[in-house]
Amino acid sequence: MSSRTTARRHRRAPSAPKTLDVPRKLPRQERAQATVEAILRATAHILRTKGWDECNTNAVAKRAGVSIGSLYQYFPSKEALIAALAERHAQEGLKILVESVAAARAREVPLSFEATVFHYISAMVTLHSHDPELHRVLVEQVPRLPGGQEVIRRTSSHAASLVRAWLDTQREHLRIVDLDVATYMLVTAVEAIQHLQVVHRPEQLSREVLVTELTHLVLGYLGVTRAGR
Amino acid sequence: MSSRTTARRHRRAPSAPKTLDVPRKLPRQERAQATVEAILRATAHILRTKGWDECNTNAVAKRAGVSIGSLYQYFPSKEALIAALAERHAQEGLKILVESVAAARAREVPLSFEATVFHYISAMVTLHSHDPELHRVLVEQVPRLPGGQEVIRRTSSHAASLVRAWLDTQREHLRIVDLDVATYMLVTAVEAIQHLQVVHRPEQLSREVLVTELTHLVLGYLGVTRAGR
Amino acid sequence: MSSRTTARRHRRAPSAPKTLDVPRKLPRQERAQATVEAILRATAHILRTKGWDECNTNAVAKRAGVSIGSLYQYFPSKEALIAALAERHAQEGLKILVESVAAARAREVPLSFEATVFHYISAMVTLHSHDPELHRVLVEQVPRLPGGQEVIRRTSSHAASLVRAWLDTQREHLRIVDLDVATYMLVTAVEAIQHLQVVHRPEQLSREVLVTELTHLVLGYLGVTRAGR
Amino acid sequence: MSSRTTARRHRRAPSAPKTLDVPRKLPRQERAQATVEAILRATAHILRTKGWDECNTNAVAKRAGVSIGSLYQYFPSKEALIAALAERHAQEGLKILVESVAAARAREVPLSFEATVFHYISAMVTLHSHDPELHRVLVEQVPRLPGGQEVIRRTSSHAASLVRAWLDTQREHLRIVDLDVATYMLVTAVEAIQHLQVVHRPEQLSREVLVTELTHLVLGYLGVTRAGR
DNA sequence: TATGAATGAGGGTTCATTCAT
DNA sequence: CATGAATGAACCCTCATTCAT
Repeated sequence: MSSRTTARRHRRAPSAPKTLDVPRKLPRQERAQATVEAILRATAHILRTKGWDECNTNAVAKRAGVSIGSLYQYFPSKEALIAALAERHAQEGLKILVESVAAARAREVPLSFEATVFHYISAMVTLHSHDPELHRVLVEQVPRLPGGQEVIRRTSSHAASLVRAWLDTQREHLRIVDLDVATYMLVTAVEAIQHLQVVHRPEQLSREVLVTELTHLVLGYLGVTRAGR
Repeated sequence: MSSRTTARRHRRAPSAPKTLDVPRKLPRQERAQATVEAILRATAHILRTKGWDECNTNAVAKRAGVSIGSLYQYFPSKEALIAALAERHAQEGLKILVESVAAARAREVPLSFEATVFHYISAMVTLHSHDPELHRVLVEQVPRLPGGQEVIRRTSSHAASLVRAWLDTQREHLRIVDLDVATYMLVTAVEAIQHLQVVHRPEQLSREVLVTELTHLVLGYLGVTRAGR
Repeated sequence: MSSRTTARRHRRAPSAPKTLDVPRKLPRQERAQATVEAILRATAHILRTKGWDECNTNAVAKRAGVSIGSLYQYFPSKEALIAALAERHAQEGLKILVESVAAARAREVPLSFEATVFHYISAMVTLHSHDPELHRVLVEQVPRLPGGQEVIRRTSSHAASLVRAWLDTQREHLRIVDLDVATYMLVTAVEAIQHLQVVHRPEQLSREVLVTELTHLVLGYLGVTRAGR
Repeated sequence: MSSRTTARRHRRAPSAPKTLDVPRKLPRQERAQATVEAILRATAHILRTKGWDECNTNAVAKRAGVSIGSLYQYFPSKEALIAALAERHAQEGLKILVESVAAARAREVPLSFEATVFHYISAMVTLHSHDPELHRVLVEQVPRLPGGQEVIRRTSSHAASLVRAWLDTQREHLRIVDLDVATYMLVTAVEAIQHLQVVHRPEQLSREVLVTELTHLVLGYLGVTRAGR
């Protein structure tokens, strides 16, 4: 009574293999840009405040102040809409990281190894304290979207490459480890702790304590000797 | 298999208190027990193989080989059904942990601190390698269920109390830390890394490496001196 | 996609034309009598307190403390169950009326015409103030049952015949009217006012005022001269 | 006529405030107006011919020639749909009454008291002979709808106020009575007799006889002296 | 006979998506 | 291009009724 295929079906007759990236139509005019912007904002708002289940395209269009027809003019499906939002969210996050790295490099007096870790961890925590509800919803639900895994993978590997590159320059301070594994462990641990942080919402852990402890975690894992504490 | 007189049905009723706890009716006969079992198994199967979105009550009933009516005889709502499965899954997990702790304590020659950590981490990894797909779906979606947070909180605090109690006996080996915070960090880190492990499915990380690295992570965080490595 | 016949279908293959009167099986033993009694009581209770829509056979059986199977042993269908209750309710009502008539006739000093009307109206009001909720539900819903009209018709004509017979003996006090029409008007008016009384539940109309006004209504309609009022 | 991508639907949502008042969306285009009209007409038709139990939203949509989705675009629930129909039916009825009152007042030679009563009763009977089946169903079932009592109360009090106002101007012709009580008795009696008229469908009572007898009933109750008959 | 587990047609409602205007 | 009315497959859940034990 139902097709048991892998759960995704096409919308149009025999055409496009449905990727989630590009909007159906590149908005060239300002008006269109504003519309797209309004739709994405509305989507974010609803995901944030009402959650995944309440986030339907009609509600998004209404909140965005555009017609449902216009929404579909710019996003070929609900999934594409959310994927676009996820993409943008990921880019914003990456930007914070990249800027943090740039800031560290730009210092006249270079930071110590420990201070650098602290610096990066701070950036990560800042990153996640920005719109945590939206972040939570996206992290939980995007993997299920067709192509969602891809968005995540792309983002993580970008972040990982930054970390990996930096670790490479710091080999001398580390106990000998496989840098790829170490990178994976660090990126995952920091990311995941923050994720659960948002899910569980434990009030008892202040930002300061969190940053400190994550720094310990990372330094301890990398085998840096911590003198006098 | 039937054709019955029907007259009026289905009024909306004042929409019962909707809690997720008790099954609507306790199965007293063997047959009923088997039905409940079949339903839970079917739910797990579908969540595992088709995912959350495809897991609807009709599909569950069909796969369980029972009528939709039977499903609702034992579970007052779809949410209650999934919550029951989550509860059971959580209990199974806790059991593995508790047994692991008991095994460690029962040894004639006590394990070293490091070996104990290794022992526990192994148990955790074992735990998560059992039905990882189901675990992933539940971890991601149960929080959204009404009362889902509660199930999670109960389970986590049980697990945390085990860890916390053990840490308490090992104070001498640790750098001085707030044990509550340390417990949170450890439980979260280990849990979360495994979670992402399942989400990302990175094939490159073998079970052995994972256990080793997690042990490093934990020992490093706790500040244990690792001699000769 | 659906059969547009007159809304009733049979339960069994090509058998019984479904009348609502007799229980499937005449209860000869005490135990059976008690069961039937419990079921009817439970039905009445649920209709009274939860209303028509909440009154389903499973709930009735549970409240009656018998299995659903037993319910169907004594009542071939939900409709038959309710019809039986309606029948019993009607009989109880008729009994009150009949007793009221007997009481009036048994008096040594006969009541005046006016007093007799007052006497009967009082009986009617008493009748309706007994279990008004159940009465309301039955009056509203029974007509829709197959055969429900019949129950009502039978009861009404019985009541009407009592009124009609009495009017016949009182011809001299009445303006000349068609006694059949008059009977219909009176029975209907008194019945209906009480019905709406229960539906609207206007608190402002006390039993005394109601009896008085209904008496006026009847006397006025029958054309009895009311001296000095 | 379509086959669309579907993914996840239908979560239970916190089950909105459920009031019966406003249509979910005001139809702004002509087409929408026509749709609403068709839906209401279809509802009336089905209630009239098939009765309350057969009146389900799918049947209504089908008969209206619109999709079930369209129905829910304009009526948030089945109950709201029926309430809307009831409201409209009530308004139509009130309109007839108001016009009848206006017609009586507009006469150059005012009607006598008796003639006025006759005039009004005629209007009432006319009112009820218009779509009596629909009227019956609504009167019986609307009270059970959430908010249904309110619709009824509003309508009745409007009608009552018309009667009450008129009685007030005719005090001299009446035996002294509490006008509020009298109003209630009259409105109820007339309404209720007609109601039972529809329920019982006694063929023997022609419209003329009914009007005459109701007039007697009212005049008798109000204590008007009827000379020469 | 009594029990209660099982059945499944039926019905209310949602929401992604289309398309005529 | 924008609009928003319309669509309908899909889904959750109820309850009258049956039948194996």
